[in-house]
Order: sequence, then structure tokens, then C-alpha cells
Amino acid sequence: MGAEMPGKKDEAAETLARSVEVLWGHPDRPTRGPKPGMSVDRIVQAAIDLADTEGMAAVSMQRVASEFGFTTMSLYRYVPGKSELIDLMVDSVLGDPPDLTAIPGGWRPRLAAWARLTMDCFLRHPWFLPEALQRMMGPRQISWLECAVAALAESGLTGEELLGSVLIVNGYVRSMVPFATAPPTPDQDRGTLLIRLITDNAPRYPALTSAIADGAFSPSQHDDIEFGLQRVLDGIQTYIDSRAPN
Amino acid sequence: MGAEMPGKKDEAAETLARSVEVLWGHPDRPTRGPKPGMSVDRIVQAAIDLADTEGMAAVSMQRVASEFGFTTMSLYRYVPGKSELIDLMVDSVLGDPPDLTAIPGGWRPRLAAWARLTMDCFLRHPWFLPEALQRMMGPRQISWLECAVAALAESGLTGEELLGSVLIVNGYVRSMVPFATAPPTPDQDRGTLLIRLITDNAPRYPALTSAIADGAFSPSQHDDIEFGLQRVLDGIQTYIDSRAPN
DNA sequence: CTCTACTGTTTATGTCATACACACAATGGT
DNA sequence: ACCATTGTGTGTATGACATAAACAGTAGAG
Repeated sequence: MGAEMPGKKDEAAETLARSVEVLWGHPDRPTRGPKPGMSVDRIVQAAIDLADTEGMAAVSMQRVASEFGFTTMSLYRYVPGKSELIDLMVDSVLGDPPDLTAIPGGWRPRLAAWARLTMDCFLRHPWFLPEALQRMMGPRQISWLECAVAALAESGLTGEELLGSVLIVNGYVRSMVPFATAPPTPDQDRGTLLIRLITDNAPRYPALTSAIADGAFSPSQHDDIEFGLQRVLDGIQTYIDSRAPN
Repeated sequence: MGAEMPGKKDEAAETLARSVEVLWGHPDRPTRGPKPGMSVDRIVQAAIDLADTEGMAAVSMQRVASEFGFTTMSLYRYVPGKSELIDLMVDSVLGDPPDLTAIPGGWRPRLAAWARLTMDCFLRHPWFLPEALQRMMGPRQISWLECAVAALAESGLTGEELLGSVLIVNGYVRSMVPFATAPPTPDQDRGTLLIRLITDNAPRYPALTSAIADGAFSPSQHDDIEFGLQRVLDGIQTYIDSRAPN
């Protein structure tokens, strides 16, 4: 025993290995053969543009290839498969992390800026979050994490606490995305619909109904992460103060 | 003008309307015709079981139908399409919300319990979060929100603040999911792999590397949401205290 | 100059969601 | 008791998709 069920496990491990290779490997360019007509970067960028404008559902190998006037199968000369292409999209769309050290005032305004920039990215690319959730973190994603941890490092927290705190901020931003749908998206106003569904079922949702009557889900909150962000930073602040009370 | 691009918009609106109908509509059972051999509930449950054991990728109409020994197309007598089936899976898997009023000690332990229960659900059903992200909230999901808002209502915050605070907690839990992979899943240990990738590139990630050396990403943190949860609750506490300082 | 590694293409396969039309069943109004 | 209506499960068909396999041309290395 110990070698049961090899098919499933090996397959998963191979998939993971391929993702790691694509995300972290350094391809040495071949010298033989014809010059490539595309490049991984241009393919990934085309796929990102497509996802941004027409949604992730429109991103098929055929569609991306046709964006270059090439055949579907030509893409497989650059990328092992669709899943790895999405891996690259996810990591690439983040771009390089911001330079938080340029922001004065210590960790708090820096982390706040980081949160706002992250939110901007989530809103600009609505497909990012659901895809990223089930995927390996790529080099750029880790770079963003790095720069947040570095910003908070001056607080003197332990490594575990640093990371935990950054994840709190990141988690908060993530949770606000569904409620902060970008205004240009005339999304049949899901928010309004949600409010109507709740108030139509007021007996079932008394606390929510009265919260709504009291201003919850108001448009002012929609595109504003400030309230919760300051609460989250307060929590971290409180902890830092309790560790070094003098 | 004003009626341009009708195709896209109408389609989206119809899709949304169908989701709302499936999630919130009360089907009145027909009296004519043969007795149904399945039921929406049993179909949804079978799909959930499938997703839990073999992953969301295994959930196809054919596979779900074959679970009952029926043909693919028979499912369409019960559910308009696959997307709506997933809508139902997402809302159904949550089950009924807990009774937080049974927990003594005020809003803080209640909200903490809510967070832990939410985390349990996310870990038991890894497919839930990515699917839920892009979908309409269903009645049960709103019930969970309701019960958290109700738990915090005693704090005297405004409706907007109540909702914002609950979303902070929810967001934190969501963000911890990727790092708290359930132990029974021998996931080729993505966490270990991640650590290795970071430390292998230490010059690029100095702050993370030293945080790891200092204990970050340690197994003890993996299945533990307590540190961050208490920080988040501290932040809310601080705000509540500042509103009613006496 | 020719071998070889590489590029883009053609063709084929299997899976999937889903439209459509059929055969049969139960029921309610007659 | 009949039969039109309304459902149910099925068989067949279509079109999108990912991806495997084999092939034809191309350009640098020896």
C-alpha cells in the first residue's frame, strides 16, 4: 500500500509542476528554426484584453488565436494549455507592485495605499479574483505580498503576525469587490436588485431590512472601502500598541 | 438612441432574471402529467456531493444525470441550465444559518463563532468560494448575512456600519481559505511549495523571506484563523468604543 | 549544403451544453 | 369513460471547445 490511486495524484502533481514551470521557469530561446510570429507576452496580453472587454467566458484558445489571425493550435507552441495561459494572465495583470516607500507617514498610510491599489486592480479586472482563488501564486502576486509585508515590517511584529496582518487587509479588500462594482458597468444594478429582494422578504431578514433603512448598501458606500479599511487598520494598530506599549 | 446594443444587455438581464426566479421563485407543483422521478433538491444535492468528492470540474450535466441513471436531457425538466444548477448548489450548500443567540457574551464571541462556522463551510466545500463570487446571492446566503448583522446589532452601530463590519469579518475569513487547506487534502502541499519558491528567490522577496524565517506560513498558522480574527474584531471594538465612549 | 530543431497548419477526437421533436403518462373537464 | 392538455423522460442533432497527432515549410548549426 502507499501507491494506490496513482492516476489522480500524478495528474494533479503534473498539472501543478507545469504551472510552476510556466510561472517561474526561464525559457532559453532556441536559435534554430523560424522566428516565432507571436510571443507568450503578447498572447497573455491579448487574452487579458479579451477578458477585460468581453469577460472570461469569451477567452477561448480559438478566440485568442484569431486575435492574431493565427490558428488555434499555434498557441500550443507558446503555452502548454489553457490553464497555464490563465495562470499567466492572473500573474501578469497585476503588473509590478507599487513603491510604497515613497509614501510618508509609516506603515498605516502605506498599507492603506496598497489596499486601494489592490482594489483598483480587482475592479478593473473582475475576472481576476475568481480565477486567482484556485491557482498557484505567481512571482508578481508574491511581489505584491512582499511589498505589503515590507511596508508593515517597521512595526516590529513577528513574521507570522506581519503576514497575518497583511492577509487581513487583503481579505477585506477582496470582500468589498462584489459590493463595489465599477460604475461604468451597467450591471442591471445587482445591488439595487439585492436590496429589493431583501426588503421584499423583510420578515425573513429583519436585521438587514432595518440596516438598509438605516443606510446600509447606500450608493455612497458602494465605491468606498474607507470605512472598513480604517477599522481593519485600527485592529492592527491596537495589536501593535499592545505589543510595545511604551 | 438608448436602445443600442440590445443583444448583450438583454441576454445578461435574462440570465439574471432566470437566476432570481430559480433562487427565489416558489414553484407550484403541476397536477397533470406523470410523477417526476427526481426533484430539484435531489439533483442539487447530488451535484454538491459530486463537487465535494471529485471537484467542480467533474460536475457536468451528463455526470449528474447519470448519478440517477437518467439521461442528460432529463435534468432540463427540473433546472433551466447548468448555470442555474450551480446557483442552487451555492445557495443550498450553506444550509441554515446557526443560532448565534445561544452563544453568551455579546456580539464579539457571536461574530467569532460565525466566522469559524463560515470557515468550516469554505473548507468543506472548496468549490464554493470561486463559484459564489460571480453569482447572485441566494436566500440562504442572505440569511447568513442576516444572522451576523443581527448578532452585531446590539452594538448600536448604524446600518451602514453594521454591514461594513460584518463584511470585514467575512472578508477576512475568505482571505484565509487558501492558506487553511484542510489537512485531509494531500494537496501536494502547495504551502510548502510556495515557501520553497519564495526562499529560492530570496533576493527578490527579502521581507517575505525573513518573515518566513521568523515563523510565517508555519503549519500552526495554517488551520488557525484566530490571530487575524481577533485583530479584526479589535478593529470593530475600537470603533464601537469610540462611538460610545462612556 | 544539409540536417535538425522549430514554426504554423490541417485534421481528428472526445467532451460538453443545449435545442428540438418524439413517445408515453396522468389528470381534469366533459 | 373519454380525450385534450400538460408533463415527463428520451433520442438525435448541433455547435463550441480543448487538445492530440501528423505534416509541411524554414532557418540557423555543423
